Amino acid sequence: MPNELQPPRGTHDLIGEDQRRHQHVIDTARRIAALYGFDEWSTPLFEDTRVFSRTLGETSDVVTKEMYSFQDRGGDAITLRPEATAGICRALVTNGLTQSLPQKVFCAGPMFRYERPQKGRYRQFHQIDVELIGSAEPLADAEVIACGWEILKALGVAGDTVLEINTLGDAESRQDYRGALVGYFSKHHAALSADSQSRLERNPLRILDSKDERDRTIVANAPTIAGFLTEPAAKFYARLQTYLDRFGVPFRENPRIVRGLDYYGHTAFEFVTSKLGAQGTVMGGGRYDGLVEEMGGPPTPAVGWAAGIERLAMLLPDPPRVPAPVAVVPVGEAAEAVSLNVLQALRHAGIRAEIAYRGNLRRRMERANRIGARAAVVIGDDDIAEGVAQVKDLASGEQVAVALADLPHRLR
RNA sequence: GCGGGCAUAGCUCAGCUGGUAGAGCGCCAGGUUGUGGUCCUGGAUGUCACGGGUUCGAGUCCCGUUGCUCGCCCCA
Repeated sequence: MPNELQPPRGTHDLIGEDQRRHQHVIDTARRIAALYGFDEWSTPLFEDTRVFSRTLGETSDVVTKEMYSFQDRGGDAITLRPEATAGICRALVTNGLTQSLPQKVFCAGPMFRYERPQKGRYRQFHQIDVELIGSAEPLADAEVIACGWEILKALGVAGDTVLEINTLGDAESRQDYRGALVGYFSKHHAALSADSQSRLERNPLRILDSKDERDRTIVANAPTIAGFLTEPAAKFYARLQTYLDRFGVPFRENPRIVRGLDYYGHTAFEFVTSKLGAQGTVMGGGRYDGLVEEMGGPPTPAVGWAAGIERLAMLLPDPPRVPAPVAVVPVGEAAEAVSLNVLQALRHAGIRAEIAYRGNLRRRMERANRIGARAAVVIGDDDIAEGVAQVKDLASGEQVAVALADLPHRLR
């Protein structure tokens, strides 16, 4: 469109089928999360910048380059939420709910990240989110994952999706492993890609999920965390797998799944599809026992996941259908008054019903067809005299006279 | 922030080595002033993304810009 008015980069309008797909994802997730005992929370779309920067580290790229941050008119530093978890943890603390654990939270809505759009990746995007705060047991991890799996199944996308799990261990395991990795990659420094050479300085774990071919062969022989797990950490991971089996969630281990920040530990997982190119993660999460404390609350264990609604929406096997309406078609001005009564009676009976605002019979029938009506209720003067309407099935073309009072019942 | 591809009607696209813009679908009207879908006939619609350059002449070639798209970086 050669127009000066365009939506900002990375934003998009949800209209028609796009909106129906989007809404179907939310409705399905909300319904299933409720079965698992999760309550829906709505937290602000923007927060004090510190809600996010405090837990991310002031200097990381994420904070300096990829958040939508600004000063409001009162001079406060504000950030549009880039994810749901931090705001939920803030709400947990400010509402005193650390006294009422565990809390099981479902959340859905827009998130904002200032980054380059790609397939299924936008600047304003939408997520569904599940957090279980206040349990340190691996059963909690398994339940959170099982809930996600059931949502993917209900959406019809589970067939192309596989759950990959890993453990990041506890703090001691992680520290030992990190040291071993730095030692290993330092020996291969010259053979690493330039990106990974700088990762070695900043965030060595990230080398493990590098997409570079040269890195991959080196990574393949790198030590895994398995050899560095403390006994409690190894036991936690083993119990998680047992519980996943009991919940009937298939999985495979992927020791290359990592997390960048220190408050993550133990469980890390991703549901991955091969159908979205480079952006294959459709749902991801893990355990973040350190986050609530960094937010200023008491030490509180927690586990959760988030999933991008846009990605799930484009994977839906079939577009959600609009319920077919009934079209009320008056013939002549006198019939309009009766038709409006019929129209409202149908709506009050829970039937989606529409009336064209103008046009002769033919145009109104065309209109009825175009909006996908399943039936047309044609009402003319002679019908009114007999107290009936002509109900035409628009699929079969059959038409029968129905008493006006019976219409809601007959069209249900 | 970096790299590749793309940009023509509401949509999907055609337009050869430069010669003043096309199709299908959709839309509007008629065939049918009380019956839609299929069919027939007619009609409207474009700053060829934007700006500059080369040329007698640019949708077409060159440069720049913007947007879209795929990927990299990043991924809370």
